[in-house]
Amino acid sequence: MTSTAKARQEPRWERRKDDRPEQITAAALDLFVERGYAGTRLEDVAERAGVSKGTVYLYFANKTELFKAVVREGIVSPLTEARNVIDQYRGDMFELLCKMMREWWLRIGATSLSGIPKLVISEARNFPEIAEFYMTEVIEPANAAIGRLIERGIERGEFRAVDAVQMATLIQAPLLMLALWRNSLGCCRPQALDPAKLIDHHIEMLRGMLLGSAQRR
Amino acid sequence: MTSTAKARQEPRWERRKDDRPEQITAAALDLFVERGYAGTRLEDVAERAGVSKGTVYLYFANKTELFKAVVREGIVSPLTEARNVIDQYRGDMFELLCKMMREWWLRIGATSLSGIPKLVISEARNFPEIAEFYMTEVIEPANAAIGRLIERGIERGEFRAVDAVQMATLIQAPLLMLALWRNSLGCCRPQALDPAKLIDHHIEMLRGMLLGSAQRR
Amino acid sequence: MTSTAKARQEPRWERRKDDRPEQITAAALDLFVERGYAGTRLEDVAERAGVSKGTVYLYFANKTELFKAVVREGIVSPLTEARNVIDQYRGDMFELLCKMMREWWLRIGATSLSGIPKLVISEARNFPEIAEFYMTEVIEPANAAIGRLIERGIERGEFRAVDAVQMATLIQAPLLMLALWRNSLGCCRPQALDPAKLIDHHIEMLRGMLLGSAQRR
Amino acid sequence: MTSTAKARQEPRWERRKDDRPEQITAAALDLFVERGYAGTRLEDVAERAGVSKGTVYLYFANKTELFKAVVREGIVSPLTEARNVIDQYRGDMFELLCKMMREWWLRIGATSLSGIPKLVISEARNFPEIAEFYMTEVIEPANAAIGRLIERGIERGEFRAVDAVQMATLIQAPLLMLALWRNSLGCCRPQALDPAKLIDHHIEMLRGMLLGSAQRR
DNA sequence: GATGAATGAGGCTTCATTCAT
DNA sequence: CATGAATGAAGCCTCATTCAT
Repeated sequence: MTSTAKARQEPRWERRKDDRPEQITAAALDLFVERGYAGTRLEDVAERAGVSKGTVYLYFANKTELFKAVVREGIVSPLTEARNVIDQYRGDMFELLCKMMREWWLRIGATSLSGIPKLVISEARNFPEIAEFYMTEVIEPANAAIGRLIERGIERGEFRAVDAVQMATLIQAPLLMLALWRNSLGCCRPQALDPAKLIDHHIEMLRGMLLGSAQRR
Repeated sequence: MTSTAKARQEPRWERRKDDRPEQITAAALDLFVERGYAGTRLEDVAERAGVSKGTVYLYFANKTELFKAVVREGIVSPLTEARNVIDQYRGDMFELLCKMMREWWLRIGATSLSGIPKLVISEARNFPEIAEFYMTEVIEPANAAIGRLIERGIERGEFRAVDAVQMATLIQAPLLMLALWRNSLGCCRPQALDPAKLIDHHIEMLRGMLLGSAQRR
Repeated sequence: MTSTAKARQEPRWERRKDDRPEQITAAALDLFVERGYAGTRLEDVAERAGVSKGTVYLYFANKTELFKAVVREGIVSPLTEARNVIDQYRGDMFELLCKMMREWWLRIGATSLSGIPKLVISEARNFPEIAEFYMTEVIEPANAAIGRLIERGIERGEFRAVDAVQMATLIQAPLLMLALWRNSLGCCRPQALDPAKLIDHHIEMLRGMLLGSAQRR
Repeated sequence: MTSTAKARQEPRWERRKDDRPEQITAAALDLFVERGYAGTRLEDVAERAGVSKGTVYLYFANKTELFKAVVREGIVSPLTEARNVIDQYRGDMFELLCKMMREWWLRIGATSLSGIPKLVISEARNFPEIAEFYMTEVIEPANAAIGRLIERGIERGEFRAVDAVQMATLIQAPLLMLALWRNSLGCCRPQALDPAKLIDHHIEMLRGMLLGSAQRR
C-alpha cells in the first residue's frame, strides 16, 4: 500500500505519475474476468490495485467507464501490432499463419488478456457500446487481416481458392475456444484441454484445407 | 423441486397444473442469457412467466437454485437424445457427423438453447457447482460421444488415424462460436456470420482432415 | 413504530391500505423543513414514518420525487380551498381580507405547513422544476386571488384606487415573514415575534392604505 | 489566476498578501446562496476563488467555519454603517426612513449580499450557532435601530404613537421579501416583482400609518 | 505558503427474500 | 396455492478532509 511511496523517496529516475490508471485497469481486468461485471466490487478492484475506493473515481467516472477502459486498453496494443505484421509480411503465408496462431497463444491466450473475449461475450448485451466498439475495433479488423492473409496466399498460388471470409472465422474458432476455456470451465478441469496439441491439430486441418493434398507432407 | 414429482403421480398424460416450474425456467433462461445472472431480477422473471414474485420461491429455493435448474433443464433432454443417436447408429460415420452438426444448428444453435453455453461460460467462475455439473453432464459426455464417433470411423476404415480427442474439440469449436455469437456480439451485426455457410465450410475442412485427399470430391 | 402493526390485528373498521404514502410525505415534510433537503436522510424519514428504508422507494422513485411530492401535497388542498372562498364571497372586502389573514395564520402559519415556503425558498435554485411548479400553482394564483379581492373592493367603492399588484405583494410580505420566522430563526427566540399582534398592526396599516383616512376609527 | 498577483506589484498602498480569505468567502457566498450549504462543494469554492482545494483549509478550519465566516463577513460592515447613520441623524425621520429603504435596495437588496438572509433562513436550524449570531448581531440591532428611528419620530411629533416593535418588523417585511425573491423563485420569473415600485408603494403605506391622514399629500 | 492526489465515512438506491393475507 | 407489500443487507458514488511534495 505505502510501499510505492517509499520506493519513490530514492532518486533520480523518478517513477513519474505512478501510472495509477494502469494499475487500476490491470486489477479490474483480473476481477472482471474472474467474477463478471456485476460480481466485481469496486472496493475489491481498489484493494487489489493498492489504492482506496475513492481513488478509482479519480480516474474513472464510474464502474461502466472503468469497464470500458479495461476492454479498450487490453485490446489496443496487441491488435495494432498484429495487423502491422500481417500487412508487411512477404513470404510463405501458411508459415505466417502458423506462427501467428502459436504467438497468439503465448502472448494472449496464455495470459490474462485471454479473459477479454469472455468478458465481452458475457457483457455484450448489457453494454451495446462495448459490443459495437469491440466489433469495430477488434472483430472486424481481425477478420479483415486474416482475410487478407488468406487472399494473399491464394494470389501467390500457395493456397487453394477457398472462401476467405468463412476461413477467417474457422481459423479463429479454436483459439477463441481456448481463451474461453481458460477463463471458465477450465478452472475445474485445468488439464482437460491441451492448447499446444490442439493448435497443432488445428494447423494440420488448416493445412489440408488451404494447401490441398499435393503439399501434405 | 419435489412438487414436480407429486404432480406426476396421477395419470399418464395429464399435463395439468399449468407447469409453473417450466414456465418460470423458460422465462429465466431468456433473461439470464440476455442480461447475465446478476443482471436478471427475479421480479422480471416472474413477470415474464406471468406469475408473482412470491411464486418463484414456491418452486425454487432461491435465485441460485433457479439458475442451476435453468441450466440443467436446458441441457438434459437434448443431450441424452443425441447420445442415443450416436451409439445406435450404424453406417457412414462422416455422414452422421455432418447430419448431427446441421441438426445441432437447427435444434440448439438457432434456438434459445444456444444461450446456455454463454451462460455457463459467463458464470462458471461464480458457480463452481454449475461448472462441475456442466463438465460432467455435458462437456465430457459430448466429447466422449464425438470421440466414439471418430474412433468408429477409424475402425471401419472410413477415417484416417487422427487423434480423436483433439478432433472432438476441433469439431465443436465453430459450433460453440456460432452459439456464442448469437447471444452476444451477434446482436449488433446480425448478418456478419452466416451459420449455414460456416458449417458447410467447416464440414469441408473436416472432410479433408478425416477422409484424406483420396475422397475429396 | 410497530404499533401500527399491532393496531391492525384487532377488528372491524380496518385501517385500509394504511395510507403509507401520506405517512411518508408527512414525515418527510417535517424533516425537510427542519434540516433542508440535503440534510435529510431517507433513513430518518423512513424511521419517522414507521417504515423501513426500502419502503420509501416503493412509493417514491427517489429522494427528488419524494421532495416534489411533499411540496405538492402540502400545497394542493389549502390552495384550492382559499381560492373558492374569495371568488364566492359577497360583502365587505376588507372584512374578508382580515378574516383570511387571520385564518391563514391559524391554518397554515401556525402549523407545519408553514415550513413549505421555507423549503421552496431554500431549494428553488436546486429544483427549478419545483420553483416553476410553485410559481404556477401557488404564487401566481395567490397573487391573482388577492388582486381580485382588492379590485372588487375598489369597484364597490370600498377601497381607494390602489395598485392591486403591488398591494397583493405587500399584503403577503408580513405573513411570509411569520412563516419563515417560525421555521428558522424563531427556533432560538421563540417569543421575539408575536404573530397575532403583528397581524393586527399589519391590518391597521392596510386599513389606512385601502380604506383611506375617512374610515379610520 | 496569477494575474491578480501581478497587477498588485505596483502601487502605493499595497493591498498585501492577496487577501486570500476575502476572495474565498466571496466565492463561497455566491455558491452557498446559489446551491445551499450542503449543495456547495469546497472544490467549487476553491475553483471560483482561483485557489486550490487545499488552500481553503489554510484559512478556514472546515466547511462549517467557512460558512460562518461568510455570514459574518457579509453582515458586519453594512450593519455598523447603517446604525451610525441612524443614530447620528437629525431631521425629518420619515425622510430618513425612505432614504434608508431605497439605499438598502441599492447596496444590499440588489447585490449578492441579498443572498445572506436566504442563507441564514435556510440553514438556521442546522447551524444554531449561526442563528444565534445572526439574531444578536443583525436582527436585534436592526430592529433596535429602526425602533429608535420610529420612537424618535414619535418624540419629535412627526409620527403618530404607533407600536415601534411591530412597525419595525412590518417595515422590514417587504424588503426581506425582495431579498428572498431575488435569490429563489425570482430565478424563474425575473420580472414578476418590481422592487422600486414595491418599495414606493410600501412607503406610501407606511406614510399613511406613521404620519396620519393630515399629512398625506 | 500552496498544491492536488489520496482517503474513507456516509448516503442513496437496488433487489433477493420473507410473510401476512 | 398465490400474492405483493415490506424488509434490510450490500454496493455505487460523493466529497470533506488530510498530507507529502
